[in-house]
Amino acid sequence: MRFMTSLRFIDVVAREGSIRKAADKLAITSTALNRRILQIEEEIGQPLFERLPGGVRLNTAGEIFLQHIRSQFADLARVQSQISDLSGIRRGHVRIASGADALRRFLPEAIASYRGAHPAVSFDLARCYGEEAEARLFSLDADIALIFAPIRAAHVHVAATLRQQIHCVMPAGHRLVGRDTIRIRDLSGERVVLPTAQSGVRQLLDTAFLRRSVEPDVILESDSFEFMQNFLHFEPALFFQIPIAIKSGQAVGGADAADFDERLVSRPVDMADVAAGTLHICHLKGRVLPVAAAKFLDDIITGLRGRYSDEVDQ
Amino acid sequence: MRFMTSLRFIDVVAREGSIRKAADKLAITSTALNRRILQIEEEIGQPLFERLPGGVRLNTAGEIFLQHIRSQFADLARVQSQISDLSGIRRGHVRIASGADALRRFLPEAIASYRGAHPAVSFDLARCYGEEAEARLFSLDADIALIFAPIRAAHVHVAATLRQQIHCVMPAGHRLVGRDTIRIRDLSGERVVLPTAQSGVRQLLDTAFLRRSVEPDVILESDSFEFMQNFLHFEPALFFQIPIAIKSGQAVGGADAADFDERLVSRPVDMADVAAGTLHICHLKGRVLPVAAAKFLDDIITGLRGRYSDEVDQ
DNA sequence: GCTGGTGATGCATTTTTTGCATCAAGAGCT
DNA sequence: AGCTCTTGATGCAAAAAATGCATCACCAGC
Repeated sequence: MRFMTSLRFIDVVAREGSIRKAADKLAITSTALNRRILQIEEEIGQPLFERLPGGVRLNTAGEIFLQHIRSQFADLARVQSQISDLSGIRRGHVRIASGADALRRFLPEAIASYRGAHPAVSFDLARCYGEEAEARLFSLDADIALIFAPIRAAHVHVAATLRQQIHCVMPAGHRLVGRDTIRIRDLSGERVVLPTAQSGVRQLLDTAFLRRSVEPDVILESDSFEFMQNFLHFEPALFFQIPIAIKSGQAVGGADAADFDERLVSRPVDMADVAAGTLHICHLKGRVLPVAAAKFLDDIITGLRGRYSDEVDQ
Repeated sequence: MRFMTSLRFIDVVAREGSIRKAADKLAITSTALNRRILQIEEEIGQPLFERLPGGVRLNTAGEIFLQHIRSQFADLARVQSQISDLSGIRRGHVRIASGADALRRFLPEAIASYRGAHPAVSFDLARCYGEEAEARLFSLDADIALIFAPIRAAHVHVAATLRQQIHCVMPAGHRLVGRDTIRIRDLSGERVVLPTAQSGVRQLLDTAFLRRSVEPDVILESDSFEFMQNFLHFEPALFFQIPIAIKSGQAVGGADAADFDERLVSRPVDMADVAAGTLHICHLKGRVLPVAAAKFLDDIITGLRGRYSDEVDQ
């Protein structure tokens, strides 16, 4: 899009915080870039950047304008996919910001299934925590966010929620395998592997440990569920997940649905100890999503409603 | 805005229906304009116009894209006034599409009052009927519409409504001046002056005449209330208005509030005969209005609520 | 078949954009 | 203080893009 280059340049400069760095990234000279920015500032009638000795930074006007630019780009993408839609095939690109939970099982299946129906749609998946996901929606770097944590920002619209009870995952031979549900007091002194403090699962667990005055033996913290799961093959310990991260959509199992790894077993943590968390499926409030993204959002919500009818809201 | 010229050109070509005519209007050669359009079509990847022997016409893709262009322009205007707001004075431009009723008394007063507080805000007022006003909102040629008629289009958001009973206006010496309210049967055989069929007032009256089987002596039809009012000075007749068109905001009178012209008197038509109509104050659904327009909208609704508390909704 | 309108296109010209070299200014370090 | 390194800004020449003229091909109405 030739007519939007100057605007794209502003976006890059804002992200890089420096005209020269942005120029490198854009493969043009800093001179050209500098002049484009000066020109736009002149057209707006006010400077958009503060000039600092170490680079540039958006001023208030610049922030307002950048937000406008980003919304223009997002809207242009929507329009383009809408126009492509006219010629039959659904083209498009869906950008998702997701926590680590949803991208284990749920999103790969959902995306593959969607692409089965619409092979011309491509996807972009960024793994991030709650606040960052919200920021990505706001900066229009993501169309849809799946967040297993409370929603803070007012400008996020929650299209659906899914209540998820925390499950405890253990090696097949563990002494707790016999229980139907795991109580927090069972974990006292047990070796556990916990997700990072930013994770929604961790926050629920921390609250529970504190409330029941239980101190497990935390031998490892990680932000990678895959790593933690593999670790359990070498040292027996417990770790924690929500169903959406371990159950396949096809094989809807019972409480024992540890179809993610035959050597591991999962048991729900008793609801009296740990409250169920909520997975939020959201997009930016007031934004018109591109066709592909809107359809995908619709599909996953319909899919979830079919699979977990009781726990899906809105 | 240099970076939007090509897009503005597309808008003009679409409105003119011809590249050459648009080029004349834009004071450039048809060559240059033609090539800009070809270039954008190439960038989009699909033609936006059908080439007809007598000119060009938007195809479906073009209509989608034009809508995008217009929303970009509207949003850019909003952003610019928002940026201007940062430097203290509220600059801006408010574009209103209004029926003939509201622009008689209400809008001049409202706009003057607003400009008293914000002298840097300019206004644009287009007089038009219901459907055209809705079209203007949709094509983003208007920010706010005041329509005394039912709203048809789904994409219009009604910010407030004002119920208005039809009043009968007559020369001071008319035989009906004695009545508190005018009944439709009183009008049988009376000389009346009616607004055009497109007008909301006329539609309500037509329904009433039909229902009560009354046939007044229609001596004149006009789309100009001013003309009809002045006509009454030369030939005694009745004409019809809603309060907002005749009462001043400052002087809140009683049933007799004919402060619009001392030689004329107005009396409400009995509600049993003619239902009250509704003035709709609306803007395009989902659109973020420019600060100036949003503030003005807010002001007039607050003003109406203070003056006609009972009849204002939403 | 002519006329008057349309959009498309090759080529020379004008305008705009870009890149190089350089300047001035501020931060961090010795 | 003085040095260095980085930043954005600017003058001038080269490259690139947009423009205008003349012209073509096309279609409708007469």
